[in-house]
Amino acid sequence: MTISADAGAARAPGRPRDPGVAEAIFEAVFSLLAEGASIEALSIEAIASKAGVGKATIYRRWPGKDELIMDAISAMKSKIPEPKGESVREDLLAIMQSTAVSRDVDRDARVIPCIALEMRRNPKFARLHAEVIEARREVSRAVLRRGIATGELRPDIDIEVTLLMLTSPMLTNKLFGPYAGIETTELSEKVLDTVLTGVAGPNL
Amino acid sequence: MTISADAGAARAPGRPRDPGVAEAIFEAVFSLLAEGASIEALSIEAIASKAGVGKATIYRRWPGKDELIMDAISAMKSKIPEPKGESVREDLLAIMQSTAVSRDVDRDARVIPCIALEMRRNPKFARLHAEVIEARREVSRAVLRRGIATGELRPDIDIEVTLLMLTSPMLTNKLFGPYAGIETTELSEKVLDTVLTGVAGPNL
DNA sequence: GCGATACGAAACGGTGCCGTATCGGATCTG
DNA sequence: CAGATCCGATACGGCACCGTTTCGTATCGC
Repeated sequence: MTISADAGAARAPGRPRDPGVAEAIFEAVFSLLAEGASIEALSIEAIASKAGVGKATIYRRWPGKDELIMDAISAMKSKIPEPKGESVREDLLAIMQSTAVSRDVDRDARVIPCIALEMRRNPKFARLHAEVIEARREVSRAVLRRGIATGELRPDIDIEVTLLMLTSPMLTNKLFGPYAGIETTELSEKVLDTVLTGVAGPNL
Repeated sequence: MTISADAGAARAPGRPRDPGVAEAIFEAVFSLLAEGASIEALSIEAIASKAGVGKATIYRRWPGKDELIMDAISAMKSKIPEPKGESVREDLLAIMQSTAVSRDVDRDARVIPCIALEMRRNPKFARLHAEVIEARREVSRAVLRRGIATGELRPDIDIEVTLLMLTSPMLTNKLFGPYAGIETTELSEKVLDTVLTGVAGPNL
């Protein structure tokens, strides 16, 4: 989506674009979203101001707010870890804890619900959701299926429900909480073990 | 927060307020939020228009947008079901499925994330969160503690984590999904049973 | 009927953001 | 050097919403 010079082509005349500017703009977007603004309520002027950049500089790179934000979100796609394949528990934990993206896990977690909300309002973001989020989910799905095959998981489990249970507590904790001050890293391990072994006692 | 005539006092002179108007306004708020708007982006004009009401009618009842929306959300507080106390599973399921509030469970579920987002941006809503949401959570906590006492649950479980696991999948499913078309009623039962018994197979 | 209040609709000036244009200065190529 | 482009800053007309006010009508107690 970004308008950039072709890598191999002849150097464009004139002053080249400062690559730090785009980064500062993305940073401003994430920062504003993490502060609680919704995508709908974001303004180009606020982004420009936060980034210490002129509005024209933004409009030179993107046609409008939606394109800018979609670009920013695409840029925060995290590398999905390749499951090692030794242990289902180990692989799932690695995926759950790799929600880490750039530097600030916490901030990214705040941004995700903004995407979800905007998705419902603006169809353009549905595609983005599929690419960024659903791709991660598919990796987890594969691990769950492998677990069933190896007998590490029961064969009658509902993969979609299990997937939801493995991901949503951390999301909700970031969105509403943190409830009771539970950290994401600690929480994800506890959630995983609970999903695996359950909480039932002898009298149930 | 609503300015209403004292119930027992002498009748105020002039034309009485149409009680249907406030309801239509609340309905408009929920409707707009469910359509994907954020609280931040809601406008009085849009609410008035959707409710088929003049702006003056809204400003006659509430001083501003925040007060109106907080009133609307307070009005959607659901009666928390009293646990029967016979079976932990039964009580938890009743609570999980009673997220129902007025008529439209689906719509209410879409509204909750809006509150969460606004909570971070606007401290006024934090109090509301405590009253509406945390009250529900406390009921569930009590059931979990009882389950530990009766041996229906293991004594070493983390109540906060378990609570999060029992509530967040339904929330996330409404927010992002529905993933794989899972219905809330069906999902909540599957989640509960998974939390209780786990997904581990013989080889784990 | 009369005074009081509520209702929907419309208009008001003020404000913030829109997207565009322009400016002076900086930074590149040739 | 000249020409091109990028940069931050600022200003522009247009628009949507703000919160208030005014209007004509409707509905109450007296």
